[in-house]
Amino acid sequence: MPNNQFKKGELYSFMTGKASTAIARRLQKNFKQAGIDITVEQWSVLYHLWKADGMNQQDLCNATFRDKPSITRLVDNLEKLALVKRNASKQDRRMNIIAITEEGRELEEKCMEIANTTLNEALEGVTNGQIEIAKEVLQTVYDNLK
Amino acid sequence: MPNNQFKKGELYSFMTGKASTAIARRLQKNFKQAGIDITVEQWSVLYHLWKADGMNQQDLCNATFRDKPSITRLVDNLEKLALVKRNASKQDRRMNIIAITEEGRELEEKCMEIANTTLNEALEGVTNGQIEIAKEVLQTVYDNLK
DNA sequence: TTTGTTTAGTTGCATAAACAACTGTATGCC
DNA sequence: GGCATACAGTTGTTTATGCAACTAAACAAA
Repeated sequence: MPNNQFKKGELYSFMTGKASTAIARRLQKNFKQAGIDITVEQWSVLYHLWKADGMNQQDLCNATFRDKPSITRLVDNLEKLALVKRNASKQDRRMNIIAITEEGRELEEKCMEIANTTLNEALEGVTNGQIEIAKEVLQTVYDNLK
Repeated sequence: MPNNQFKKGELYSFMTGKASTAIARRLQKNFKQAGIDITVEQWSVLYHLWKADGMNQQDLCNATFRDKPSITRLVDNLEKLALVKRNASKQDRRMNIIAITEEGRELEEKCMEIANTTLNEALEGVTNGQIEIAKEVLQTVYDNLK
């Protein structure tokens, strides 16, 4: 049991997600300062759509690790902001295909720049090698629990 | 600028805290299954009090990375559950010294066992060396942003 | 003393989350 | 076809969260 050796107390930062909470808040603040009026939750949905436009809501649930009602409401709000649009699928009429609008697309570059800046603030003093390992760990955790 | 080299897309898991969200949910579920009726938020407060009883609410804010109203309400609820007790400080009458009750103390062992089990589920396949590095990274992020 | 500032904690309000129950569509089996 | 089941998405309710405004005590300067 290799994982039983490290001390309980030290593991706290893993469990509570202090670090990721901190990043999310900083990102929120930086968006606001840049005059971009979206929440980090909305950003996380847009992020996936920028990568792969045309996902359905269930895909977004899986990608963002959120439940269906949350995605329904996030998409509601993004639609109100005219950043995405629901299109009924012709193959399967149960599904909504979520498409980025022109306005949504225009936010991409600026948002990504802010995200990168935020990340650089957060990761100051961390080497690329350490980041690689941390990413692997987080990915494994995610895979183990999903 | 060593941190500008890694690719944007790969950094997503850092920003959204998917992994820590996943751990928190699994922990919640495991508490529930064990018949322990506390939330992970409540657990995170208890965790710090088990380590160092007699913190005030501001200390708990810093330790848990939550704001004052959140701690006020978490302590309200923990008091209702009779797991902690507010004692007015005699040195500084603005402060509440939060003390673990007998009942709160009794939960410690079982909760820690569940937390460890959850963590072992989450970290299956991850080596101690990797965990050490991930912890360092998270701590640095936290320190950079706080 | 008194006046202003900082700090600890609380309350109110608007928003978001988790969970369960629901609608409507698709799929599989007889 | 007819029926049961599974799946995509929505709605409702309860509870938690974030932000701002507030109270009260401590501290500091005059």
